[in-house]
Amino acid sequence: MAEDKIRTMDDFARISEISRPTLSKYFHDPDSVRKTTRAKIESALEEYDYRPNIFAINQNRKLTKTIGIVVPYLADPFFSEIVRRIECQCIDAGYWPIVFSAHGQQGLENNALATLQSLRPAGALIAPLGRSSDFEAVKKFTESVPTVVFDSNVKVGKAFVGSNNFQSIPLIVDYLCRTGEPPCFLEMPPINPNANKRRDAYIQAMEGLGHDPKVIRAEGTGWSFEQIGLEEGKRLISARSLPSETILCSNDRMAIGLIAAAYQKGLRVGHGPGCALRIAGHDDHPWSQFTCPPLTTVAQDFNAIATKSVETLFHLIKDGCDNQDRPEVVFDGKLVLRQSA
Amino acid sequence: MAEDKIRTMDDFARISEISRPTLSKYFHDPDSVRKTTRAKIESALEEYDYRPNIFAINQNRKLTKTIGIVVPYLADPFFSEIVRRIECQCIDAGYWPIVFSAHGQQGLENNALATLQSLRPAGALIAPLGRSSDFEAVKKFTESVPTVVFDSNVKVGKAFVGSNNFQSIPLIVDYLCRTGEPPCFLEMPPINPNANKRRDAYIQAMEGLGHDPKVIRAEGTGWSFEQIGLEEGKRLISARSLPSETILCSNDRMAIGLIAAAYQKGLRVGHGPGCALRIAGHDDHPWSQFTCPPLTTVAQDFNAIATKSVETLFHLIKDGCDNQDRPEVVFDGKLVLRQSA
DNA sequence: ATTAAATCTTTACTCCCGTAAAATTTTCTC
DNA sequence: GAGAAAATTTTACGGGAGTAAAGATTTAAT
Repeated sequence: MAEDKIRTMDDFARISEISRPTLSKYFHDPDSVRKTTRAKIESALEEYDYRPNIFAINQNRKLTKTIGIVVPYLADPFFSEIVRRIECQCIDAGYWPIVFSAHGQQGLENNALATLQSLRPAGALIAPLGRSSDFEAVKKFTESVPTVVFDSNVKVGKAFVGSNNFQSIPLIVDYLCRTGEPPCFLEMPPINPNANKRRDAYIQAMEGLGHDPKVIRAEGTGWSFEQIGLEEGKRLISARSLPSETILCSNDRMAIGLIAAAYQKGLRVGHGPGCALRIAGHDDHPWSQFTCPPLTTVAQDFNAIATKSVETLFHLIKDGCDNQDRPEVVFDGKLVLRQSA
Repeated sequence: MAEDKIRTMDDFARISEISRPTLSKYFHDPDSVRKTTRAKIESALEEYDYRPNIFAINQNRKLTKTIGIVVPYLADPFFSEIVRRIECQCIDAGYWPIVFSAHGQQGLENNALATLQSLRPAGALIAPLGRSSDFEAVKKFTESVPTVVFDSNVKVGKAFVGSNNFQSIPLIVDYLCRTGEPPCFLEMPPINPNANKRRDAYIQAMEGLGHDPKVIRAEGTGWSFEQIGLEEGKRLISARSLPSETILCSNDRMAIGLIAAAYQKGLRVGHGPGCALRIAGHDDHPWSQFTCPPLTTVAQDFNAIATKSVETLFHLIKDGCDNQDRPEVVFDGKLVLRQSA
């Protein structure tokens, strides 16, 4: 194995005895060359592990194989899980996923979009920050890159994939009303459209059932939802100002904080005898099953959202963005009954 | 604002009336040009928002401004938090951080390393999978890219930054022994060197205090530590085979699972009267403060680890890798006393 | 004002690969 | 085995910026 520094495709062409244009074709799509040629290339590849230079590849390609993924906050398990799935699917399809997190900051989101744009990606999957997004910047980005928006339905891009808040929230509201006192709603700070939709869906569902909706808006900013749930929860419990013993939180992370608040205030959570509060969430975050008690919630279909987003994007990349309508696909949630409510 | 398609640096040189090589210098380091020149460039930049093409930039640079970050599992909050900090620091220093997650899989780790290598990064910060890493592949990577290894001290790369398990574990063992029954140790699957070090540190600390160390190895593979802690915990509690009422877990995620197990089995956790178990963890994961009861643990210094890793890497990039010794910097943990133990 | 140093411009070459067109070879079909 | 179709090679150019060297200009120092 005389590995004499195979750095360029020309070098590799020499030792593999295949012309460079053919190699180029092969690396673009291994199936596009004759079987015997492919075998020759691959046997040479085993001996000398050459990889084309990504920068050089993309610099001169009309359509790169890069796919950008931009999320508002990667440390949120919802996004880390979604990203994980999206990434794997992109890799399987021969694309090169590259992940950016805005870390909750507009500046970083803009930065990520600008960087991504200069990468000339084949497409992008973005979950905008929402309220704190620089709308014009995001819009501008989506005008030059085929983009699927997911999770947070900011009205840009060529399609949206998310979850159906107007199905999932009524689902759990209905359950909670059937099994005990109608819930009040602990709302997260309205950082994105989901926050508002969930509140509206709650109100609608309660009214539909003939109950009086009671919304509590938690103060606080940023992405520390557990913290917000904890602080607000402790305050509400101390002040005895919870309008209902059943509390539906607009997401699991708030609920996790609220459960902690109840614990710290000595209130027992659950639907059994001797329980003072019922707490439910929304999303079925990865660690919602480990709260004490385990959290009753509505599961967002992570897999479906990831898969559909990727599929939609591939479709977009292939067929272009001819259609003027901006399809919105939303998935239903599934009730996950545990012990907290 | 006649934005006549400024696509290339040549275009931008024309409208800004600065020569292209000077522009190139500017984009590489804004401070490297005269103040008046810089002002001219930046005012032009405001009018025509031009950005150099990343691919073209990196293709022909000796040293790119790319920095690769590879972690074993991005959905683990420890890594998402560390990555967040590292990313921000790289950006501030004018580098382009690019994050890869192995998602727990050797194949993806190799893939990430190979991709990263073909990006010719200025340097890399990697936390190897550990046991399931392809050691030779990782080693080979580190031989061609200046690399700082963090968290998991796999013996490759030019430096290591992590936490001092032989300080942090004795710290909490000592606390637990002082305040109640000496702890047994619930060990996570030995996926990386940390797992083993923590166990060894526990044994050493217990022996130093004249106690009999008792190690329980949890079965299970993969990165679902909470799940492993929960299952194993339920099993141990049901079988009444916990060797001590005090349990030190090798990380917080296991502890979170174990607390859930105790809850589900009706055992009260804490150090107060009426508590059946004391549970402690290690790391101070972001959500350890929200468990019920809040988790007593040892905090790893996320900031210090991130900062030192980045600093070390920048140092390496600047001064080359002349020194033959492989410095290992470890940070002490701090006891975080909450209610669980 | 005079020099020296620092900075900028011009010119020209390089990086590694994409891609198009024409010429050649291989494979397939009947 | 002839002819057509498919794949490959040859040749050549281009992408967008890095970078080196030499000469011109500006700035700082004396």
